[in-house]
Amino acid sequence: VPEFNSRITLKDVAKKVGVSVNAASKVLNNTRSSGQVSQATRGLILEAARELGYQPHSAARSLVRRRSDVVALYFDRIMDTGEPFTAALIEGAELGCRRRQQSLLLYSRGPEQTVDDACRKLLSGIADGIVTDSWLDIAIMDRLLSAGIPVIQYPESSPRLPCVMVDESTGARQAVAHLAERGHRRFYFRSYPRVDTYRVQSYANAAKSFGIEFSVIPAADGYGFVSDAERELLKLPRDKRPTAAVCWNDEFAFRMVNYCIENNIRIPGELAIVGYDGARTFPEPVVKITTVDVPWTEVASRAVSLLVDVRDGKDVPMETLLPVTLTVGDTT
Amino acid sequence: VPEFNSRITLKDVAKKVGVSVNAASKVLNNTRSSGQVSQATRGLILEAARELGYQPHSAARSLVRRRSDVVALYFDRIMDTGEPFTAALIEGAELGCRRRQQSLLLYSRGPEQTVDDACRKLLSGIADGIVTDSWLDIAIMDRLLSAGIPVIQYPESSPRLPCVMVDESTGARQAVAHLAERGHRRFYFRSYPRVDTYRVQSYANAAKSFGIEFSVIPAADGYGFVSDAERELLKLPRDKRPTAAVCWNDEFAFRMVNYCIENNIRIPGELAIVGYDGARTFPEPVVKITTVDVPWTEVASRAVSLLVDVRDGKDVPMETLLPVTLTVGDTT
DNA sequence: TTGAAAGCGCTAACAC
DNA sequence: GTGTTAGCGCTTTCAA
Repeated sequence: VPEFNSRITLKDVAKKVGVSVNAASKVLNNTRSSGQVSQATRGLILEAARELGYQPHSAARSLVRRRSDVVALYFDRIMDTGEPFTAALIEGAELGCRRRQQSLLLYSRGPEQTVDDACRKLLSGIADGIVTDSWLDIAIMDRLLSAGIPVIQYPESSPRLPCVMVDESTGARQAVAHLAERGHRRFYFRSYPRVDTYRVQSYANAAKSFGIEFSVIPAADGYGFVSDAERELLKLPRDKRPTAAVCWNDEFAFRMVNYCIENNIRIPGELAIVGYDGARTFPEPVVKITTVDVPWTEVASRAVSLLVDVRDGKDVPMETLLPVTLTVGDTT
Repeated sequence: VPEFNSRITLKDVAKKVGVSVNAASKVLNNTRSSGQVSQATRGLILEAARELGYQPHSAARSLVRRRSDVVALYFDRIMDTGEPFTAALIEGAELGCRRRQQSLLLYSRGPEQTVDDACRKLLSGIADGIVTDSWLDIAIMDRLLSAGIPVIQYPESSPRLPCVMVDESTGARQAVAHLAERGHRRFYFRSYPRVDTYRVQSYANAAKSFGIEFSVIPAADGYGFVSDAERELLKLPRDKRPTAAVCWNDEFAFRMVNYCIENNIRIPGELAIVGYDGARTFPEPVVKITTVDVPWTEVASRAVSLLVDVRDGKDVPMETLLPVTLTVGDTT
């Protein structure tokens, strides 16, 4: 019957050796402040601890140390590990915690949880800090900020919090350079419903600097389906029609691939397609897309690392920029 | 500078109202043991807590309550969220925790961590219990068991621990029934390197009861690539050749699909293919496979729920069987 | 109805 | 070198 065997405490270890609790504590923590412990007793304590299978109790330790060595990865929505983006972030956060010897708390706010519930949990001291994305509810952000708990955000910069970003500007430039090299003079961006993103702007700038025509069309439904406006665009006469579709992300790109196949538009002959993210795929896709590869795993692990630094009182930059790379596939 | 504002404690609340700490505690926890608190003071305390934005400190509470309300999802290896299986489990565990008001700790043992490190962390009291899979290191299992910490495993039954399983037997039966209905009289199982799995046995039984020929071939490399033996099998004359390949999982199935396409084997005309898992895909695959759909998300969320029950002293069955369903795609 | 006191297991001042 | 002491913030007897 799973009744916890009564836990072995520091007191047990100390008693076994015949020393005070604090001697044991000092030895087992390698603390050298306030007096040393002799090598002899030191050895005894270490051995006793090992024999007894002593485990420091994390709650007791957190309480007195005033830190838990736990990092929270927080999603201010119901999380979907089916999104490659999310899956990569979780993996990265786990990796980051492992590197920095922290524990990872995964927390996602479901529809049944209020802003208040989230704050309650986030501020209960269960974690030393929080990694979260730029779509964090503003009320939550305010409360975290005023509580003074360390927070690192991604992937969009924020004036109020340190942020891990990816070098979208260079990514866009690389993609556009690649298109220009392939002879494209006109492309459009299949946007997320929002068109005022930094990504759009980056592409606009890149297009400009390469002297290429550029337009933006929001894809339908926020899932990258092809809208009527987009259909029209693709039916324009050859000299007005864009020759490349640059997409908000890989999902949008794959949908475009499907659309082209269904409508007998040759890829990349009639239309080149570029994605974004370098999302992991399953299964192996038939058509490998050209995409801007973003190290999302690294984004999260870096965020964790920065978080630990902040907690430990180190200075961290407000913006950490991670490089992206262009991966050329079959669609350009 | 992210210096924590000094936390608001129960004492602060009590002081503001002018009552004792314990009165505040009783009210805020709705504890009714050992005397009540008058409605008047009750209201005052509640209000003061709200005004001050009081948050109970989780470590302090865990310490005295002797439980943390944290559940650990433990992978005794480096976890790969790119595997749909793993991603689904994480999502399920998160869901389960949300339902049962627990926090989720995600912990994966990297190559740099010893068995001892893992036990240390798992037994530090940071979590009340552990959900983990059947491939847990035996030494770790022993130590968890002897420590008496609640553990729930999946997906294979264990004599020593409660386990959440899927009804592989019925799954196999459904798949084979489906094949038989389509006129297949001979199929083979593309196995994981291990061939002594319950899944293989289930298929063998199902084949037998439907009077169908059945053989097992381990796929290559543990990733479902086609082995030489398998190539030979597929080159047998029509009357000896299996007409269906039933696969260890969807990954194996998709590889088989690719192999068939490359080798001009018509699907399902010349070879039908059946997968296992109902893994989430990205992007949308061109060929939708017929597969045994396993509710992996539900497996994990159920495991969490059982874990909480065990911790709370409730009795749980040693085996919890979750149903699977056959999803028919284009490959049969 | 309320409060004082003990203590969860641990760490870190300080005194011996 | 070593032990004593005082908490960390909270819950829970027990006495008033």
